[in-house]
Amino acid sequence: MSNSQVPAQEPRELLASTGFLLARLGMESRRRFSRMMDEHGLSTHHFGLLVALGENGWLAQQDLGRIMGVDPRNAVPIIDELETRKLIARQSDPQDRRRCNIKLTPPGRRIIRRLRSAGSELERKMLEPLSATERTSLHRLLLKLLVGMQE
Amino acid sequence: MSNSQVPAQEPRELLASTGFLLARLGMESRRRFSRMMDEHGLSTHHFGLLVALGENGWLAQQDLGRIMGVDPRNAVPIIDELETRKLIARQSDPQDRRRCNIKLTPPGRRIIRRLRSAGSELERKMLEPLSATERTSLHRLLLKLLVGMQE
DNA sequence: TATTGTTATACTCTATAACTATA
DNA sequence: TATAGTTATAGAGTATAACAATA
Repeated sequence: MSNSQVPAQEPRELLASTGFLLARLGMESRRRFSRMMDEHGLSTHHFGLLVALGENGWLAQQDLGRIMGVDPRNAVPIIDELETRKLIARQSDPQDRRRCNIKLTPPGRRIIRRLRSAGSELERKMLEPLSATERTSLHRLLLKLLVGMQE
Repeated sequence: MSNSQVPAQEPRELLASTGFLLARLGMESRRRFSRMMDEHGLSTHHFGLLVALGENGWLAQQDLGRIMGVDPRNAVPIIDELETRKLIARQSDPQDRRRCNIKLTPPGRRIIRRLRSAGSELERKMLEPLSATERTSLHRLLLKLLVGMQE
């Protein structure tokens, strides 16, 4: 056992930092989602992007960037990939031709169903250490934090 | 107002995914820590690494990697940077010469104090949307989740 | 003048294979 | 044979500047 002569207790001070825990767990969550999305030839951002479109019908590129926390400049190649694979379609807004509305295509709608079920299975496993009550509580707090931070 | 003709309500389904929220907030937390650490010429990983050393006295490289969620191969250049700047020192374990024990140097100990105060100020701002009770609750849940996931 | 989207580029972070030295 | 650390490298992710079209 490598731990027999190594203290290596968890650093309490570090684990006392909520910011550190968020960053650490966020990395782990992204890592797992990334593996899952690899199987579909897509990236983590594509997951949120498709699901957001599935609910809202259509969105401007800027909205998608904001939701994903990605700079609009970096959102371009991410959306390009989905357009190349015919999962979404760009069409310029007739009322404001600067704006680029993004819509799902039928194949895009189909792939979302698979992504959803894979995503919730992944999430179920990841949150196993928490009870149902704790999971609900965690979710509420995270949501409140995200919404509050964006204001 | 760009929102006058744009629905762009937050996608409830997406925000219903705890995994997505974790990834999204983790990215934001990392981004803010990254900006703060830039001012010291260091990266996000260096923060946790130095703080972990500050508490434990010394650690093997592998322990540090595990704590930070970084592959040992990728931990090498991160630790190199700290050694180049004389903030830590490597010394091989006399009882197991494969092992590389990492210790803080006096300058390393000094910089931790500055990082700690900058870090808690940053965290205070980030968690402002939550009440004190909520912050405590969030922290407890994140810690339980991280510990549970590592088992 | 401000905003939406785009192109190009540099940089950091992460993942992976192959290796040395030690146990 | 397994483990701690290292080297090298490719790829993904991110940040930033400069730009065109439109409002």
